[in-house]
Amino acid sequence: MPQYWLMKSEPDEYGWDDLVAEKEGTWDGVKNAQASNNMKAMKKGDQVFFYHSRQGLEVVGIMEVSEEHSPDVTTDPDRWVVVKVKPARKLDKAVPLKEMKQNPKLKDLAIIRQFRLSVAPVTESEWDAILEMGGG
DNA sequence: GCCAACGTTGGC
DNA sequence: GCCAACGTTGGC
Repeated sequence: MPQYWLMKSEPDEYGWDDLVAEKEGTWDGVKNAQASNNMKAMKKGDQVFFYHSRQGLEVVGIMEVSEEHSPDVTTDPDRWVVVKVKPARKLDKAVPLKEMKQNPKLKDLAIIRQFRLSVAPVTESEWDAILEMGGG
């Protein structure tokens, strides 16, 4: 049973298209204890929504954890970790934050309750609801 | 060990 | 570009 997650990135910095171009991306630079703990809990094969923050404000695609956590040499390797991810597929239709906020099934979604959390768990029912909004 | 100041994130 | 939310830092 894979677990579900959501990770945010500013498309200016690193967007969905950048991940697709790279084929496998290293999710680095996360300097937040809660986000870091979530990354440590990720297992290979877990499914992750890619959310565009600042510009876009929408879930654009799904990626898969391809390598579990290792020290983040771009920040402080004693403190923070990276995971590696591969793009799985793009959603037929990007799901905007505005619509997620309007969906009662998503009222407890971690990124709505705590908007600054950049790596957050998603429950199976939340995952299904977002997938449905994104065209299956 | 408290808490004010400061820095960063991200929605608007 | 602004600023609210919130995490971190550092003076006491």
